[in-house]
Amino acid sequence: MGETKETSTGRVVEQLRALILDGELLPGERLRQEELADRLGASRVPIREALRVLAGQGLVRLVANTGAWVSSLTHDECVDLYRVRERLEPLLLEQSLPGLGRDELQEIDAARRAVDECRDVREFIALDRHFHSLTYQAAPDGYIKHEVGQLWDVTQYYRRRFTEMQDDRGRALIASEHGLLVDALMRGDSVAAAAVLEMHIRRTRLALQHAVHLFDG
Amino acid sequence: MGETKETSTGRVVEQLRALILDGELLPGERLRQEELADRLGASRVPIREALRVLAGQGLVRLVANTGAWVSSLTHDECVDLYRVRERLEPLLLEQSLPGLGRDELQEIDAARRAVDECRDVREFIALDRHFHSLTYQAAPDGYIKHEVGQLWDVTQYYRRRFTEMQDDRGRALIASEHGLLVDALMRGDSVAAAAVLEMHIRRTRLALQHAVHLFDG
DNA sequence: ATGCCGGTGATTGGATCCAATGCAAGTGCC
DNA sequence: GGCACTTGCATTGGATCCAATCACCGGCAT
Repeated sequence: MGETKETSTGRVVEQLRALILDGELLPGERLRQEELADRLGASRVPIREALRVLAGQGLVRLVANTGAWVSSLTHDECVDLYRVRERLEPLLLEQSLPGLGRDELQEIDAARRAVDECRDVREFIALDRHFHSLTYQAAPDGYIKHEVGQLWDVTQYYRRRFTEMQDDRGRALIASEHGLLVDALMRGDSVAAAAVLEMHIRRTRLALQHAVHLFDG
Repeated sequence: MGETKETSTGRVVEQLRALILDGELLPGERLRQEELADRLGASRVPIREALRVLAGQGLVRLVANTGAWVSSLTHDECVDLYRVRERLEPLLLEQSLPGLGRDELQEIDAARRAVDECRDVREFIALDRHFHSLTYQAAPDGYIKHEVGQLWDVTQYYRRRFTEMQDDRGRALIASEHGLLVDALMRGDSVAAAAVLEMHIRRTRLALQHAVHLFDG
């Protein structure tokens, strides 16, 4: 039951997504079809389909007959996305928690420690995402998990920028919240876990609301 | 400032979406590219792009090298979508309420009456959606409004099926909830409005959870 | 100088053509 | 008779070609 043979469009989607998430393509950057076709070794047809897919995911902005750009967010849009995360991620966590066993919980705690100890911004972004993903891993694949993934995707660039500005106090707060979250998970206390997670995202949103300077416009 | 000249892909997306929402294309139905190209008067290229877009919106299921089908939902998936609606729509309503003026509120109340009086299933679905859309109209266009629209889209077929099974008691409950919602809106009471709306969706979800027979599987 | 206008090149959008994949029917073998 | 295999066809995927659109630039008039 090996992989269903991947389509070229699918590969292009993954490659472009990776380039955007890694920050090699920055918000506002123009995406020319022919240039991408060269770079990714495909013709323009799968490129165009991929751009449409990524536009649907919010990573790319398409203007008819004109072109494609890497999406950028306004301050308000980004804050809005965090409000959505505040509401969806606790729900996802509740769906995941009952399925987390001893081994998964150990893995989660290890990931938490890795986040704590990390001082590099790019690595922090990856480790933090990995940590939260692990807490969601036992939730069924479906709309919510998919949507949460997209929310992380479209905000990734700004999370990185925001993390760059973070001081020790901010990092300490994150460490505390992650600690409380893991504790709740280990006790199987879904109410507490959801509450801590909502607070965690909410506090980040409020901090973000003061960081207007990260956004152009 | 006339319409930006629409692209062919865009038109196909709209036409296919309409066909699905109107129930002319049913969940599980196969979508053949050439057939659609004939029917909609375009070549296969914009059809393929449109199918990718609709797949991203969850209205179509694509399998590589095999084909496209109108999406169908399992019972669990549908219930999950309602849980998301429970969390997102109150948020959207809160964003809209402050922008609703006298005229809009009158229009909303008129729409509410129209829903109350309607006895035809297809018309009910349209009127109910129109009513709720009006309550959201003053919210800024953005991720949340867009996402909520998609949630209504992908559940449309099942809402219709569910409505068909509804008895007078169910209709009366909806009328009561809509009435309380409009009252809260008119008083500018966003807390009450959000609470009523959440209850409204939640109650529908619970009723839906007992309606397993609407789903194949 | 500034703002409007038209032409030209770069870029996107769509159609056709060809290749690749998968499914189904039919055949042979056990 | 049932099952695996093969062959052919329907359908999807990708590349190239051509048309349509837009942005940029220079010229002209005010």
